[in-house]
Amino acid sequence: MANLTIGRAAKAAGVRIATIRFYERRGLIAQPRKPESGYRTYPPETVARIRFIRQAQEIGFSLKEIEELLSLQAQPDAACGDVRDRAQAKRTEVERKIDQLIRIRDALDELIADCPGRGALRACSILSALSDTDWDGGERADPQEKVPADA
Amino acid sequence: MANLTIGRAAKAAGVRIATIRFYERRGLIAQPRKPESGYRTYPPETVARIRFIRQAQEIGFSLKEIEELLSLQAQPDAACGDVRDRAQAKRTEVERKIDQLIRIRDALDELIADCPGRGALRACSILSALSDTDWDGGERADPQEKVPADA
DNA sequence: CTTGACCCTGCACCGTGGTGCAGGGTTTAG
DNA sequence: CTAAACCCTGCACCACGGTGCAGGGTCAAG
Repeated sequence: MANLTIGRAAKAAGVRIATIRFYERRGLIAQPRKPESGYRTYPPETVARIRFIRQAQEIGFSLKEIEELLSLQAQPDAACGDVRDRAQAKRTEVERKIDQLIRIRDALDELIADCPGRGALRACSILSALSDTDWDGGERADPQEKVPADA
Repeated sequence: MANLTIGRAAKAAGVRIATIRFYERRGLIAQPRKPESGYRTYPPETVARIRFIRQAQEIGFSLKEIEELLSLQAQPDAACGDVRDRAQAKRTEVERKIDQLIRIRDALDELIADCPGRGALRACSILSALSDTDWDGGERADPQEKVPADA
């Protein structure tokens, strides 16, 4: 009933028309063409989906990851254990990001607290908050090993 | 004393050699060439700086933003008020990211809790957790208006 | 001195997430 | 009917964050 043209859908979702078509190409949203005129028409759920994509992006998920998140939701309740595992992995990842961001925030708080009265701001705590932490508990690995075995 | 060649610095920081040169070009790290041989040599602080950059990136800061974070720390304590403002703005931004990530985490928790016993997983909470939320308190604006006034 | 590991510069290329434009067809208001 | 406003496809291009490669110089061990 209230199906939207791409222009209206774009306005409603806060994106550009080209972005919707791009998401369609990427498989993030379905292609519901009415081939009478060739015009795309979208149900309101598609707008919600696009908003979801945008919000997830703002938080730091890539389109690939968002595809995964969306597919969790669309799962045919068969591969439930599999789905749960993916959700759990994502959760762990998210938790880690939160922890690191909290560290940053606290470092910024310290910085802000130390700054205005004295006007000094010599020893910033930001660098140390990040670079002094033994994030993964050990040595750095090579970022990507080209020929790891048997070279 | 313990100055490193680019290769050792890269290994120590967990990045590629090309990445260090790239950061140098971007102005994220200084260029300390010993022009005798033309070889770069790095003090350990540079390794720390590179690790900082990587960590900040993982959290979702762009290189541009990281430049800002690093410049906060490097400020010559003159423009203190200005620095504090920038730190505060960044703090707000960070806090928002944290809030949104917490929402995601909680949505994922719900999802995970609802999933395994029954094997059902029909109504995923992720989509609603993001797309139903009135994030900015009102209507969507156009993403970028081309000729907003007087058209 | 030679060989191999390592370094140099510069330029081209990659994936990601779009954006813009040309060259058309459609739809709708006057 | 006509013009504006909207839609279509396809292709080129953009910024970002690197990566790879060619063509060369340097350094350390034997």
